[in-house]
Amino acid sequence: MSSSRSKPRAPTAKAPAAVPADTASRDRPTIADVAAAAGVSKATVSRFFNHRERLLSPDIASRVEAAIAQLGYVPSPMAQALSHGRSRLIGLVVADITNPFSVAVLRGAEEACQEAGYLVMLFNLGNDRERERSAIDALASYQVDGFILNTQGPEDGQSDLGSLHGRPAVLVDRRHAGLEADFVSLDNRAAMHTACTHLIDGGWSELLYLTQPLAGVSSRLERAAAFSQCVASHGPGVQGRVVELRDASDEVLDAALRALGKKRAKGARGAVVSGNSVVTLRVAAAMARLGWSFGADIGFVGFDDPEWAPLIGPGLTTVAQPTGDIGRCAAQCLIERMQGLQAPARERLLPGRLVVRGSSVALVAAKKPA
Amino acid sequence: MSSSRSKPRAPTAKAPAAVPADTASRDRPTIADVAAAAGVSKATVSRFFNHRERLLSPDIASRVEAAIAQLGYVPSPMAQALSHGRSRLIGLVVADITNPFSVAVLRGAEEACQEAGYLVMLFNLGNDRERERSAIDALASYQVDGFILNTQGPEDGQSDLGSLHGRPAVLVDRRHAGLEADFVSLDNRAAMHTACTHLIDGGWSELLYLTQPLAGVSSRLERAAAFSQCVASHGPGVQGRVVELRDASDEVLDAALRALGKKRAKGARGAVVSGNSVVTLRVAAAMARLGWSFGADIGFVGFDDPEWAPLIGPGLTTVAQPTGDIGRCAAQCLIERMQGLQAPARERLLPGRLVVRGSSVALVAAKKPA
DNA sequence: TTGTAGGCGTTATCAC
DNA sequence: GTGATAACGCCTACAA
Repeated sequence: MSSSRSKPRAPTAKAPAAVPADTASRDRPTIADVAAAAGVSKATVSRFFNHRERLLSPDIASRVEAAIAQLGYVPSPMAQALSHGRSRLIGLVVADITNPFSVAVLRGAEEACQEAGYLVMLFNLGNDRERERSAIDALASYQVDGFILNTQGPEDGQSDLGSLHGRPAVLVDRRHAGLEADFVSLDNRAAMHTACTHLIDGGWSELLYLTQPLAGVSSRLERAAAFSQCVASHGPGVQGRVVELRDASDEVLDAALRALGKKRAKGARGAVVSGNSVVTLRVAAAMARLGWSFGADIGFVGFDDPEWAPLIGPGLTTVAQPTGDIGRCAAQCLIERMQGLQAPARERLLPGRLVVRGSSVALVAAKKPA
Repeated sequence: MSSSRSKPRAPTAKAPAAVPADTASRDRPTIADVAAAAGVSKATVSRFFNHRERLLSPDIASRVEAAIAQLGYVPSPMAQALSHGRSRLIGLVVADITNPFSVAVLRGAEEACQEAGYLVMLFNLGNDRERERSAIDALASYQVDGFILNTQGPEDGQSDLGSLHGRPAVLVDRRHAGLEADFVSLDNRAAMHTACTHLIDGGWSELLYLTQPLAGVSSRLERAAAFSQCVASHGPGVQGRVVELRDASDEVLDAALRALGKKRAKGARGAVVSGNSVVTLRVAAAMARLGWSFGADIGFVGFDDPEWAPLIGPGLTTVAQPTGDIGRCAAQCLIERMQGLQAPARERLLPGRLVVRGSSVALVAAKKPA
C-alpha cells in the first residue's frame, strides 16, 4: 500500500527483470500512481485539481488529497500543456539585456509572474531585430501562454498578431507599428515636461536633448517630441535642440556640448537633458574630458535614475522610472489577458519621479539679469 | 495536395462539421500532417529529425524534407519532452537578480544557451534562501535538462543531488556545501592577490577589506581568506583588517573608514579593498559624506568593474570579472553534462583583470621615508 | 458523482 | 528501410 510505484517502460513485456529498480524510483509520481494509491481513477484525481469541490464527493476528495500529499505528487506542466493547451509559461523577449532598464523591468515582471504561478522564459535579442521573429517562434513552440515584449517589432513595418501564434502580448516601453496590444510604459510626455520645466524654472534657458538614435523606437521618439514641444511652449526666451548620438565615437557629443558651452558667453545658460542612463554615462565621461562641472558649467537632468547618479559631481538630477512597477504591471496585464479578458488594447502610462540633485541647481542670480 | 490539414478533435466522430475550420488552421502542423503530405508514416518523419542519414533512403528523405518545408513544420518541444524526456530547457536560479554580477552572468549564459538551441527559464530568489528548493522543483517540473545555480544552497547545510531530480547542475560563483557539481567562478585567490599586491607595491600599507556578510557565501569567504593571507605574507610592514557590512546602516562603514584615516597620522597609508560593486557603491557614498578623495586620502581597489567606476573621483581601480565568460562557461559545462559527460566535478576558475585608475596611485614619495 | 477511453505530438520498439 | 503501435502524463467528453 505504501510504494507500489512500478513503471513498466517496456511496452509489451510485463516485468523485464533487467530494468534497474532504483532508476524507476527516481521518477516523480504520476497521476496514475495517485489514482492507484487512492483507489480511484485517473480522471477523479484530475478532477480534484481542476474542478475540485464542483463535482467530487467529500470522502473521495479527502482520499485523493491524502494520496497526493503522501506521494508528494505534483502535476506535470508539460503534460498539461500538451493536453490542455496552457503551459503557465510566459515568454519575455528583450531587445538588449545589457540595458539596465530592461533588467529592471525583467525583475518586476519575473516577480509578478512568480507570484501568479507562472515561470518566465527569457530571450535576449542582443539588439538584433532580425531575431525577434525566431525568438517568438521558439517561445511559442513551448506553448507559452503569452508574451511580454520589450522590443522594436519587425524591421519591415507592421507586426501582425498572427506572428504571435494567437497568444496575447503586452508591449513594454516600445510600441510596435500596427500591433494593437496592451502597452505599459513611463508617461514620457509628462516626465519630459517635468524635467524641462524643472530646468527652465531654475533659469536654464538653453536646452540640449541628447538621445540614442531615434530610429523607430517609440519611446525615444515620444521623448524627443515632448522635449521640442515643451521648449516651444516656453516662448522665445528658451531654446532647445535635439541631438542623436548615432555611433560610439564621441565627436558629435563633445561638439554638441561645446556649442552649448559657448552660449553661456552670450548670457544664456545651457543644460543637457539625457534620454536614458546609457546616454547619461557618456555625458558624464564627456564632462570629465572637457573638465566641466555639472551644475556649474552646465545643468543636467537625465532619464533613468542609476544607482551611481548621486555620486557624479554634485549629484545628477534624474527622472526615475518606476521600472519595477512597469514590469509588474506588464505581467499583470498579460495575466488578465490570459485569463480571458477581451477589452480593447489598454495603455498604462506610469508616472516618473523627479529626483533633484546638484546638477540642476537653480540659477537664481543668473535668471534674467533684471 | 496543398492544404489537407484537418484535425478531428472529436474522439470518435469522423468529421464533425460543427468544428470551425479557421480555428483548426491556426494550429501549427503536426508530425502527422507532414507524414500525410509526404505519404509516409509518422515514424519516418520522426526519424528524419533524429536519425537523419543513418537509416533513411535518400528519396524518402527528400520527400519528407519537402513536406516539412512546405508546411513549415517545427517539432513541438513539449511533446518531445513528454516522450523523449529532454526539453532543451535550462533552469537558471539566481539568488538576487538585483546584483549586477548576476545579471552579467545571466547574459553570458543565456547567450551560450541560445546558440546551442536551449532556452532559459529564469527564477529569481530575491535573496530568500527558503525558496531555492521550490524554485528547483518548479523548474524540474518543466523537465529542464539541467540547472545553472547562482545561489547559496539550502540553509540547513548539505544540499544533495537528490533535490536536483537527477539532472546535472553547474554552480556559479557560490559553492554548495556537499554538492559535487561543476563550478565556475572568478579565481578569487589570484584576483585578491593581484589587488593587494598592486596596493602594497604602490606604498599602501594599511589595508581594509570591506565585504558583505560572509555568512555561508563561498566567494565572500574565499576572498576574505585570500585577503588575510596575502596581507600576512607581506610581513609586519603591512597591516590588514576585514570588516563585514552587516546591515544597511552606515555606522560600521564610516567608523571603519575613520579608523583607517587616523592611521595616516602615524605614517601609514590606508587603502580599501571592496568585495564587490555593491560595497563599492556604499564606499563611494561614504567618501562623499566624509569629504575624502580617492587616491589622496585613501587608496582603493574594488572587485567588479561597474561602468561608472571611471567616473568616481580620479577613477576607481578595479578587478574586473569576466562575467560574460563565466556565464558562457557555465552554460557550456552544463551542456556537456547534458550530453552525457561523466567526468568528476570540474572547477573552472577564470582570471580577473586589474584595471588601474586614479584611486590607487602609487605613493612613491610616501614609500618608506628612506 | 465516478469510471472509461481517446487524444494532445513525439519517440521508441517491434515487426515487416 | 519503413510502418504500425504503445507509451510519455494529463484532460475531457461520454457513458454509467
